[in-house]
Amino acid sequence: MKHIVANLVTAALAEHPELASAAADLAIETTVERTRDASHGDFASNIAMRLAKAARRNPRDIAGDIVAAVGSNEQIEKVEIAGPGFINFYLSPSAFHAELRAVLDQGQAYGRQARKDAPKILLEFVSANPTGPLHVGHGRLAAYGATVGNLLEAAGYPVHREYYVNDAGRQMDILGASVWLRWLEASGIEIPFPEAGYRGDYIQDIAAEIDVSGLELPKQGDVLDGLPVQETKEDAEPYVDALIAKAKSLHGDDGFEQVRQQSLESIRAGIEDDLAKFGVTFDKWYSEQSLTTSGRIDDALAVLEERGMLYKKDGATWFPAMKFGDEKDRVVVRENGIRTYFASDIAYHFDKRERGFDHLIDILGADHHGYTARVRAGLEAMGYKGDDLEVELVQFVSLFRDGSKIPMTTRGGQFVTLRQLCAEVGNDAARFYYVMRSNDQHLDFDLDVATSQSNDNPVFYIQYAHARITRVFRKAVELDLPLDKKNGLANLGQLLTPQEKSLMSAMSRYPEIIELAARNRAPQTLVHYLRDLVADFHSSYNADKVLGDDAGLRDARLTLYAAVKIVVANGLAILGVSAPEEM
RNA sequence: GCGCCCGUAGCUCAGUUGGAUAGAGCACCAGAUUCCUAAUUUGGGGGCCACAGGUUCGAAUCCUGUCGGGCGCGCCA
Repeated sequence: MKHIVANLVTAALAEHPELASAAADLAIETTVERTRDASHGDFASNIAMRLAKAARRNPRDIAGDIVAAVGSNEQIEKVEIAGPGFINFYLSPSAFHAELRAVLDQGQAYGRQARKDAPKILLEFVSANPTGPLHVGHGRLAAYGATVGNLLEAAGYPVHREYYVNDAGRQMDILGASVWLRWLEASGIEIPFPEAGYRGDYIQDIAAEIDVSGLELPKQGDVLDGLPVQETKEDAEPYVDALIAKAKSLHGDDGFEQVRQQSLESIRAGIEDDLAKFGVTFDKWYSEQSLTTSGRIDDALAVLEERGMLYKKDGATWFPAMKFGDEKDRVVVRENGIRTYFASDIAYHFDKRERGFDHLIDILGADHHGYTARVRAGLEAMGYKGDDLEVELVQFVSLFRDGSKIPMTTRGGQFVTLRQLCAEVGNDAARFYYVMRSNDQHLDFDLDVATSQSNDNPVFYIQYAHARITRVFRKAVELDLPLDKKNGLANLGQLLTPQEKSLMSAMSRYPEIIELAARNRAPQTLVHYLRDLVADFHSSYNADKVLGDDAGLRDARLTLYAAVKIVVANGLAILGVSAPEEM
């Protein structure tokens, strides 16, 4: 709807070339805003004030010229100049009626923009290491990423969703060793479990389910033979490394690989399952191991080499990240010949661009903010723009129950899993609460509120509006007063109460909200909007009876509610929250 | 020490990228249903937008500094 006013302003400016040229580098869309206050009309433009300096004229005079040039228009009721030079636009009822009709005509497509060809966006999110089940912190990454993906798609962008599986490196060896030890343990062979190993119960489960055919059960003495002791904290890392080496020597690299691969695949599949149940799916699960087998790391390193972006020092190969604004240079190949995680990381982002994605969005936990500079540096060194990579950081989550914080440590395996959370509060509440706050705001997730079936709970508040409208339509049929849509559309002029006007206005904002929320990667904008929209609905519902005797008014109100229902359902769908017919 | 994020009502948080008198929920106080779902609604009190400067027609928003909180700063992943 905003474009109506923006177009009028553009047209008016065209009649004043000196103003138009001053405004040339201004996006008129951004000078037109919804008003905060109904007494200022429906839309306001601050363009006169923005142009005042360049045009060397009084803003109110400029506004006067623009208003005169706007003239009269059937979609505009009146235009006023207010305050220091605001131009306030009051839209005519017919403009709102036309928008209401658009909602009904477009249905699920309302608020969605036509598909654009570019930029092609690669959205990477969650990407938790496959060393254990997802916890509530990952849940926020999942909910946020999925919703941002939905918003971007609604805004018309092609979005490819990807999960980067860190299935290479030492952590995977530690995982394999942990499972291996639990297998031995279950077979009666007791070996001191490493402090640095994975201690969660799920490790035992994996040990019990994996295929160990072809692996010969070792003797306890052979395992213990030559193993260092684990007494102090400093012993932890050498001890676990010795265990990995021992497993490899007893079963061969292939034998250990058998345990390791099954372990990580079991966990990865569990993660995929948890996410799918949470309504979060990916187009691709991108394996870090595959970067090595496909030669992509070699390719990326070769590109850097060619461009003179590598140097040797202390036996290692370095990337001069400082040249590109990073704090320090980074090692890509260690002294021992093994590539660093950073090498895979730049190779992965290189590959993303090489696959034809124009804009890369990484959604990361707030503790990863240090990576942005170095990965951007890598992209730049390989000939791409650092700005091609956008990083959205998501702050941490604290769970509260009975008013106090639930302690969580990832190391000790003391954490609430995403699965447990969903079981307790349900998917709808979880998805909603995760994106209710700005991603750069620390999130306090109150389990008591999320589970309460009361007016404290904003999820139910919004869902209830949807159910309530559904109910009214059912009731209308029961009373033999079904909606006559044609009659409703013909009588929209009867929607005159302040509540109805406010509701129509709020509804017409929806496409602008989607656009804004997508641009800012800000799902909370949509959450707050839906709450406001639904508040207007409840208010209207409470003030005036719908199923009255006047058929024209009744059908008009039902028509309005039908449209509101569509908008609420569309908004909830983007959030990944269900729109129930009944509650 | 350096870097990133945050600081707005008693609590939890929005604030349309610089706009008009700073908003919402919860909590607190007082009302509304012979009627479509009261999981609803109407009204009220409550603020040095952490603090101090600066930029300009205009600042919660941008810049600088200070204070306070969170998180990073490996040839770990």
